[in-house]
Amino acid sequence: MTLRVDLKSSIPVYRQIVDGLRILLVNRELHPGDPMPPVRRLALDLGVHFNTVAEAYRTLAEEGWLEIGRRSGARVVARAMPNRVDPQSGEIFQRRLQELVAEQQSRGVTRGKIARDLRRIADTLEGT
Amino acid sequence: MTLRVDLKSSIPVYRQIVDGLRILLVNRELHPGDPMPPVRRLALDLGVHFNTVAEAYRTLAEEGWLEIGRRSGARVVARAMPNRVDPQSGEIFQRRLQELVAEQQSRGVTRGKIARDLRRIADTLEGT
DNA sequence: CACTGTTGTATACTGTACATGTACAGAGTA
DNA sequence: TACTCTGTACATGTACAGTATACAACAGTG
Repeated sequence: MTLRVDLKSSIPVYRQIVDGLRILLVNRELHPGDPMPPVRRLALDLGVHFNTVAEAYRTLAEEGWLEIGRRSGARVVARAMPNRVDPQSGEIFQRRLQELVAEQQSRGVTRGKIARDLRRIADTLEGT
Repeated sequence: MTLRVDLKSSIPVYRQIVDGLRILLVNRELHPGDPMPPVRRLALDLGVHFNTVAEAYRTLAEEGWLEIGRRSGARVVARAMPNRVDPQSGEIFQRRLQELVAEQQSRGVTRGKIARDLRRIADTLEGT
């Protein structure tokens, strides 16, 4: 499983795990039915406490991605995409994009390179 | 000055201020030479403590966007874009983009709409 | 059935960072 | 000098992330 965690980041580790796993889930690199590694195992791989991983699993379970059983462990679920979309989320997304772009510009990255990066992601989204 | 803060967000307020101001600075909606509002005034507008704004000003001063004097207040600076770009920042940017995109998909936003949003930002970047 | 091992859960504790309250220091101006 | 407006410094309260530890549920095995 391709997943990393940066302990020095200001972003909480459990949310880094959620974000990383969500990418794999959305892209179907983790298939419905697949068992997730036990919290203790993944925690060992990442170098964090297993309760931190457990918190991430619970968050993803609330989002409908995982199903967690006592002994059976966590398992990827066949998840229906929500058909009710929060109208606010679009604006927040735009805003976050602007913030990220401004940060890159502030670091000296050219507008052209940033635009290319954005289009690359857009292409992979529609290339499937 | 168009700037908002969400006190309920998990993102620290002082960083929300930094991110919001950086957008205005990068887009030259705040011009070099312009005086920034005093920390107490901006704090009042946003509904936070003035030390929180002061922290944001200091962060932007470290980035080279602002110049702060005791009595003169904070002022926008004519800033040369750094010609040394941290090579890691590109990968981190890509990663963050993927995380944001996955989050939108998880909320049920279609790939098409996300791709359009990304291209829109890319276009405005190169349209200048 | 009892035992054992593996799973996630619950709760208390500790450290750190955010936001604030308050006092201060520097720099203009009357 | 006295006054006022600026940002700064530092102590305090609080919330939360991460951990330690004990526990509960369940499957397999003798």
